[in-house]
Amino acid sequence: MTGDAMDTILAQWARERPDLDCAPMGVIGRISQLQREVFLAQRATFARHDLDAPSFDVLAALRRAGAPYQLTPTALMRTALVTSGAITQRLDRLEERGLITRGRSESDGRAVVVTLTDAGRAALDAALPDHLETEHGMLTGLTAAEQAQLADLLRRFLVSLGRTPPEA
Amino acid sequence: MTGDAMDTILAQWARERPDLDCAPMGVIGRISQLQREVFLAQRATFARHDLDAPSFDVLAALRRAGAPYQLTPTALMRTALVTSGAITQRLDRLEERGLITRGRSESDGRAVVVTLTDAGRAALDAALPDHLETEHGMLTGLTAAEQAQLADLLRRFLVSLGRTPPEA
DNA sequence: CACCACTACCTCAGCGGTGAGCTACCCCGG
DNA sequence: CCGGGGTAGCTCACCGCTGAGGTAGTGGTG
Repeated sequence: MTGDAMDTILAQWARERPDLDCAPMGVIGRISQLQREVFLAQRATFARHDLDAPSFDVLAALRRAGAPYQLTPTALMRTALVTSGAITQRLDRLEERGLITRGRSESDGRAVVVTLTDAGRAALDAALPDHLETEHGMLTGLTAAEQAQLADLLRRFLVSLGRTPPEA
Repeated sequence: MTGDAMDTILAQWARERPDLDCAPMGVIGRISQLQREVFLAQRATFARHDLDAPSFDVLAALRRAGAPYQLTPTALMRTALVTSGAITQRLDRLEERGLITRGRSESDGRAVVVTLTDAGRAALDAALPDHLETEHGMLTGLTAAEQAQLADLLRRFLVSLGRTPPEA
């Protein structure tokens, strides 16, 4: 019977507050813990490519968008789920390193067009396989069926929270 | 066919980099997204009780430990998974508000003993049911069977990462 | 019993994010 | 064609955490 840290916590609550049903923690607490493991593993991977998670996040969004690899800060803000101030900061760092460029939009005087440079695309394409290998490696403890089942349950969970994607 | 944000991202990668197997993102990306939803929901709950997540985390650890509700900063550091500096800061805030007290250990001159005050215990016991209700509410979109299955898969995942609890 | 590797806790500079607020610009209605 | 609500992006003060480093105390060893 190998338990995890959450089993310990649940046992403590069962002893101290037997009147409360702490079962939800079994799901939610574990998600928080796993996210931390994911974060640490990814950070180590990104560091090998002179990147950090926020930078990778932006570069990947631009790369995913396809040629000509352009998005506005607002679009980046929506996919990254951070505030506009955070995106400004990220773009400052990436522009400084020559991985992206900022230009004003021709059709909308307020908008900025962020473009992935060749160097930026090269940096992302170099890091991406390693990143995927890291994620793949983390999942090797689960069977393919378990992985699929887990992905499915997590999607159901997200959808049930009303987090539908922002229209194609 | 309701998809989530991750389905959109996976479709983009499939178009731009059909040579790569991005399936692992289906699990890991969703965990990150869910953690963010959890964080936001919990923050709103804690705010209703004049608390924030780091404070609740410490108070809950002390409460869980059982009477006399005492732990060292090192023990708190291990359960909270943050650095010692972060714990020092958290304890400063909680001590300021009279929710915990700090005293020196009698048996070990280096150690500090953190004790939950009556006010601290009252604050936690007031927030805890609301906190559980929030978590319960987030999960209502999944059936009881799905919740159990999800908790089980997440535990397997954590255990497979070698994150066994730090010995009773 | 003096030494020393180890542990507990605190300090502090730096980092990335938030949230409020600003300016510039868009565009609809009167 | 002008006014005004809405949007895009940036600025800035603040916040919590990290990671490196410092001090004090512990306990085994020769």
